[in-house]
Amino acid sequence: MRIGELADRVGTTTRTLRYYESRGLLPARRDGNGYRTYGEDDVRLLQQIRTLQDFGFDLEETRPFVECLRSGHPAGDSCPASVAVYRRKVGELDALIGELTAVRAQVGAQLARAEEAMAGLAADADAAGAPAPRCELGEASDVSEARG
Amino acid sequence: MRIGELADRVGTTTRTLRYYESRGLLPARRDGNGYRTYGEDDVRLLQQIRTLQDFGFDLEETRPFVECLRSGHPAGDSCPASVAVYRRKVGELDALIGELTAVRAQVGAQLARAEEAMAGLAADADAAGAPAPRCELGEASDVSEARG
DNA sequence: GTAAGCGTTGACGTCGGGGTCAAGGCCAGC
DNA sequence: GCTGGCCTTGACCCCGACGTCAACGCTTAC
Repeated sequence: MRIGELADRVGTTTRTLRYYESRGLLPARRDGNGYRTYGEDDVRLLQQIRTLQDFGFDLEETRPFVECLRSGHPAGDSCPASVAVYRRKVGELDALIGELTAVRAQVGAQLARAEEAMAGLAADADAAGAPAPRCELGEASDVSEARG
Repeated sequence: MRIGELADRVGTTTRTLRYYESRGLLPARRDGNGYRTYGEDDVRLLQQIRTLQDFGFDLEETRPFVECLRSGHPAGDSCPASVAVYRRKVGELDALIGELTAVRAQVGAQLARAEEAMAGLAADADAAGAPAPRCELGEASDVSEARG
């Protein structure tokens, strides 16, 4: 199989496959022309890579899985190095989710506070006749009228 | 105040301030030399920017807050455009946390499965005398011994 | 024979937020 | 007047995972 066919079969591009090869992740045999030649094994390697990429693994992190498959294992995660990557990834995900959750809470609190303050300002403006500083409110709602 | 002093006061670098200026986010007045000149207002603008950056806002997303402050509001989030950014960000964070949580569950499940399979293979090897394909196990634990 | 459609390598662009020179201007103190 | 420290602009460098040419070779169908 040549590069275009392999790319089609796993739903990626030839550029991507050449990039993987340049990283030493998916070396290809060459036929007489210098054309890259791939086998069915390579389909499985690539599927492994894409699956992990979809999980957010970066390319280097897929390497143990690929090497595990290439060394004859039925699954890419049958090797300790792969399992170690899983573990590290789970830890990173937990940490990241924790941070994002904390940030979410803070931004949510700021949002609530700002909404309340704006409601208060609007009421003040109603009562006193718009003493608050004016920003370009309304997000392009009535810019022409404001300009004219 | 000149650029170095401002950078020191908010804990950033002159390069960063020039970068912000190049993005139109923090324009500076110039004195006779061509040196950038800043006032106390700019300290507050910068603090607003850094706070939002710490929350993971990208530079463009801080722009409404900065313009809000510059238009005279006491807080950067007193304007509808800023509140809209808050809302969008909360939505993005919720979506991202959801995705990451799903990925975490999947990776966690794969990890558990792989660990169980490896335990099973180890038992098989114990029983039958290592018939499984060998990867370079051990993560540098006993490489010298394996090599010697 | 010639055009389409594959393949090859190499090089540069992308995105964000700056880091890190390089070459030179301005100003203060001694 | 000289040194040191600040300032100026401009330009290239970094990360990851490719996209997008450019310029060329091979193969196949007509």
